[in-house]
Amino acid sequence: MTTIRDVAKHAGVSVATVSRVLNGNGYVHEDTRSKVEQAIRELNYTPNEVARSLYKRKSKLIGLLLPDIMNPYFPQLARGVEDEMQENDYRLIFGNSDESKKKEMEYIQTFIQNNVVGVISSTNDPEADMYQDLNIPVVFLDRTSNDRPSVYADGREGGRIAAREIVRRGSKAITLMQGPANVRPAQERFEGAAEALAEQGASFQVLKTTSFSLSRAEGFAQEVFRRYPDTDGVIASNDILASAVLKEAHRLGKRVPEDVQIIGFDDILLSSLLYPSLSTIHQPAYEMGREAAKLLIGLIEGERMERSSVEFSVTFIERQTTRKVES
Amino acid sequence: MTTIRDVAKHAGVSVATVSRVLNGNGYVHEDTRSKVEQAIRELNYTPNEVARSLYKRKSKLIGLLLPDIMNPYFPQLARGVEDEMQENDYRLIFGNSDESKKKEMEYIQTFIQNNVVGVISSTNDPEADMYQDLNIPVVFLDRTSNDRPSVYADGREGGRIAAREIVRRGSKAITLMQGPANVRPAQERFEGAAEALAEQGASFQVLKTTSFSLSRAEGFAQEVFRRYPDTDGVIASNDILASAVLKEAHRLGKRVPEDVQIIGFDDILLSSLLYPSLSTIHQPAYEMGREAAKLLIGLIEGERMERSSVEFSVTFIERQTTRKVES
DNA sequence: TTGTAAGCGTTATCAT
DNA sequence: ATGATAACGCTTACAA
Repeated sequence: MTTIRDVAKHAGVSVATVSRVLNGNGYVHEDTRSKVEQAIRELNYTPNEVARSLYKRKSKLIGLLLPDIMNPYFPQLARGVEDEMQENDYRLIFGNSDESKKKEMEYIQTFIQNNVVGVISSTNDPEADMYQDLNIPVVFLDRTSNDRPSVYADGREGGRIAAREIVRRGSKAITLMQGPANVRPAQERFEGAAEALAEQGASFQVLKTTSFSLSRAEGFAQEVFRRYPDTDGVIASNDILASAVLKEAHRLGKRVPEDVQIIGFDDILLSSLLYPSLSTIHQPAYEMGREAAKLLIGLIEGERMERSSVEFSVTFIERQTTRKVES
Repeated sequence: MTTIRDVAKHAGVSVATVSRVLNGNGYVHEDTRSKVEQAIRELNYTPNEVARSLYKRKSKLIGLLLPDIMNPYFPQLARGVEDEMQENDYRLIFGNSDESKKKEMEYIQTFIQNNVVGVISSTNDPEADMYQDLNIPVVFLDRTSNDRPSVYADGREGGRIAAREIVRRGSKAITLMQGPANVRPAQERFEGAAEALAEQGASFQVLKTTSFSLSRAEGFAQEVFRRYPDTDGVIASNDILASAVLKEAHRLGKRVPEDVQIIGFDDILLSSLLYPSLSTIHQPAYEMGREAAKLLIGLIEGERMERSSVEFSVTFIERQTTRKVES
């Protein structure tokens, strides 16, 4: 391993000088600079980030905590974060929390131990002590906090839109699937939809679901039609659930969208590939990830941020699981 | 920030003693130990991993390099790696390479700068200098190397199976989609399938594709039926492409599997949610990720590994895009 | 059984 | 404009 001392020796200068050219601060004569730069090139030297991190008490590392990267919605967030960070020379330490507070704490702990300079987290409890006590910037992604920076989509409005669109297209017996109680965005969607449905005087029932996993999804989908056989419209809490419902509708010989309309949430890759393709509420996940990263970087680098949270609006993507209607 | 000195002071011992109880080496009196442990608890101390890493010249960090986490196949690998690492107290620095050598090199570079103790990489060029010159263990995941540890699925055999199954089920004019030329697993699948098709004297044409991205996939799917209108069987190079083909078949009013059979590759979540659900060659991605992590940990911790590479076998998942046949 | 001190590779302060 | 050197928080000889 080649160190700054090797470079100094090779260039015939002190380590201090090498450090100066490396960091571009302090005075250094042009000739000296080029000698040093040449030595760096010849020895193929790159500074040890760990030593830097130790001295400065800050690294170029960011902690990223997501519930489950296997859930198709999160890779887009992750990639958005990663791309923005990469472009700004930050690296990611990544963990899955499974929506579990314990795992979250363990990760936050190790983030700190590794001198990360900021964290991005999709937590259900942004007010938890572990975040309040953190003395580095945190940005909540896909989650809302009242008093801390967050980047999220307007789930409540998404729910309202879904409700309006399905009613407008003629569903009379709507089943509204309510996502896991502890997952905040899922609850907001639900509340928005329930509100709007009620406002419009639509008749609907609620089916509680407790998980977004595929295996469970199929069970919930069956339950929809078993418990509410006359259902002619389903608002699912995400696209996975919606897909499962669509599949179940097929299995039961129901025509979509003629007999049953279905609206999902998220607009993951899958949705456009289904047949019929899934009408859904789109969230700009990749962009949200990027924005969270931007925000965090701003916070880290001490810029005064004009806004500390950003809410993305969602849009209805009309595909084939809803009926056509005059606009 | 509380350091080992604070703990030492609080417990009335030297830092060396604290270090000893922390690491469980050297002699330390039982009474002293409990004093120290109490101090640790009272101060809520956790050791600074950066300082450790600097001194020992090794961290508890692993570099994970994947082509693109938004491609639905990779999250499963990533999660497998993560779970195994997490259980063994290793953390992941994660990056996307987009199959680009330049990005790969940049990441490997920063991995080294951060003292990672091992790397897991899905590269198309395991023999590249950047890997050969690395003096920490590397495991190639989803990719093969002759002389270095790797964890991969038997893509060639997968291609053969796909070919046999589709022929056996009666397709006579098969279009074989060849994945991006620089992506090794894609080429192996292709070669396996082409071989087996030839052996069986089946008639087939090849359509080259250059990307796995969704937007491109739809174009390639259209090309299949435009260029080879009499196609009655498609072997796609992955499930995304297969889904696009399925969708296009729908659009053209072709019945699946009666008019066209389709076989995909990977068995991602999506596949079982499609309608008809997609017959595909399953790779145990999550398990592969775990296995790669296990292997790497063994290498890092200096165990003599009984086998340094593991090949997973693939299986045909018969769903609804292929016809039923007597077994 | 415990403590002192050197050293890991940097950066930054202070001389010169 | 450059060089010595202390310091960052830890581990580990070595001494006591």
